[in-house]
Amino acid sequence: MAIDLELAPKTKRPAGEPCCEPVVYPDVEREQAERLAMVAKALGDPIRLQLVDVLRKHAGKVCVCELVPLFDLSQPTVSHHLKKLREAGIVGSERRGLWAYYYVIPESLEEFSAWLS
Amino acid sequence: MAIDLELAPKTKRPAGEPCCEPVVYPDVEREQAERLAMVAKALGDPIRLQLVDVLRKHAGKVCVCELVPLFDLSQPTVSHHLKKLREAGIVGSERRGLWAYYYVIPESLEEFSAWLS
DNA sequence: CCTATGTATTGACAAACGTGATTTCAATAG
DNA sequence: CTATTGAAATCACGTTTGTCAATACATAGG
Repeated sequence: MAIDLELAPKTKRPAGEPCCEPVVYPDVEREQAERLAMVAKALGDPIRLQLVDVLRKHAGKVCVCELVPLFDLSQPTVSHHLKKLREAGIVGSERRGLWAYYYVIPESLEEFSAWLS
Repeated sequence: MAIDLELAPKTKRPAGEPCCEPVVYPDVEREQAERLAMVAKALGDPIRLQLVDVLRKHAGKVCVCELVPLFDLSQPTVSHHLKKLREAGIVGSERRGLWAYYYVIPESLEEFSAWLS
């Protein structure tokens, strides 16, 4: 709004030492960071992390009715966590009759694992 | 409140097929899951993930004054994210005169990296 | 002392989160 | 058909989160 500009006091550094070495910014990271953070966020709850842990250890598909009693939580709450994991692409689900089976999608963790190493 | 109890209908499974194979619950995981989830939660924000990414790539200590302009965020917000990372044990900080330098603590990511592989 | 500068903390607020109670849906058994 | 069962969706709630504006804190230079 103010049109009159100022002769800014020229950022007078307190001492001769420069603040620090320049840092290059990997702008390509933007999208990748959002994907990685989405996965990390989904794993950022102890219940969900244990769900993924159990599912991974079983390598096969596991019924929700077996997952619920593992936790001191209501069935809707476990279902809610599974939904979060599904939305993050970490697990998939399949219905067989009355039951729903969940499984880990290993590729979903690969990018994150690679970044971390 | 109701004292009169019922002869519960004895969980009549719809078919012969059992719900699923039994799942063993690794209760030892409880504490580990909380540690892992704490790290994952800290990484579960794009800004923080990029902060860690930049710090890791530099392997040295980086001044806050270099980190702030990398993001379209106010300085207090960046400071807040750095604090979160510090509380999760992922980064450490050091003051030199007016400036604060941050660095990644590599060991903090090891357990998570191992679990992920 | 006083002033300027880099960083951290506080206060406020909307948005998202974790949870349980309740309800809805889908599918099977009778 | 009706009744029952497993799972998901909805509603409500208190808590946490991400953000900025304003402030406080520390240090360096005059």
